[in-house]
Amino acid sequence: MTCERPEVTERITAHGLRATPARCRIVALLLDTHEHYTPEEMLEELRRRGEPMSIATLYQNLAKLSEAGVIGRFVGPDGVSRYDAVTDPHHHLVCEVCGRMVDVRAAGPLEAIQPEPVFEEDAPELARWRIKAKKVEFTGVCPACQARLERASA
Amino acid sequence: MTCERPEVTERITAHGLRATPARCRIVALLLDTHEHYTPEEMLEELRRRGEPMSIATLYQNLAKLSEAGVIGRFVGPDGVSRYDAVTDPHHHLVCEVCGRMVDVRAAGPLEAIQPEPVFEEDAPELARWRIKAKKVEFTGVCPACQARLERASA
DNA sequence: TTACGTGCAAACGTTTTGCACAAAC
DNA sequence: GTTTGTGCAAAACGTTTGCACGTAA
Repeated sequence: MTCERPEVTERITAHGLRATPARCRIVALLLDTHEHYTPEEMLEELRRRGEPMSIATLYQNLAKLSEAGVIGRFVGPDGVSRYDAVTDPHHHLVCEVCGRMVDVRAAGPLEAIQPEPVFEEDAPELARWRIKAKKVEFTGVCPACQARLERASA
Repeated sequence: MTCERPEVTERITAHGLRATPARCRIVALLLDTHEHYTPEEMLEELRRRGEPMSIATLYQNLAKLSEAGVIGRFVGPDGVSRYDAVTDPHHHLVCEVCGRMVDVRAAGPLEAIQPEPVFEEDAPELARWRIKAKKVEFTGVCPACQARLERASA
């Protein structure tokens, strides 16, 4: 079985997984929307697309796809899992008002991990770790919520 | 009701909350250990200290204390909530082998948020946000696990 | 024919809630 | 006496698993 779209098929098989119908729909959805979906949201979006899927199948395939590196998995500040198709190194902007999450692509390659200025006493401990990845999460207020708040207080 | 220890009482009341027995025990535990406990771990530690607590009380007070800013709440990469008493700006080192989490204090004040190098096209979007906090999570292998892995492969 | 993917339902662990009682303001 | 905190039990929630069936290698 292959997806209707070659780039989706290739993306899955390139990581050693079979391009099954469920996986194709999941990856296509993430590629099309560039969203950070929770499993529940994906279920609803897939239903809306006329591609309904069992919740068990969704979870099973999200696990496989993220373990294989086809899609990215992370846990939002609210504690629920989210998935995206962005494999480029990027940071997250999280709106503390509406919860929206937006990507900001990092300028450098993932391997060139930017050092953080740390306390002198903690530097030796940091040096003893083998650091593989750095994830930055900015929290603040998104443009839309800033406007809404200003309007409300006016 | 006040805690036995004045600094614990003060820390709670300073944020507008009553210093009840349950809250005193929670805050004292976090101050004493500097750990990043999950609710389950805290429950066990409190039991060990001879200060058992109902799980409902624990969750209710963790929510109140973290909302009030007395303690910090965050969600680990595994998706479970963790709490600490460290209010200084700091980053997290997460061991991908054993899951241990260690603090590395930031060198600068929380307000002086270090900029991250981002893609030129994304810079305008970032500029429109009102950024309030930056959280960095380093993922890698802790010293202990490095040693264990080397021993295993030798 | 053997392994893998899918879907239903049940199980699981974590977190929240309804309620009764006790304590503090 | 009204508000607030505590604890038990039950519920809700997100996630995982067991099993039967269908599909692909």
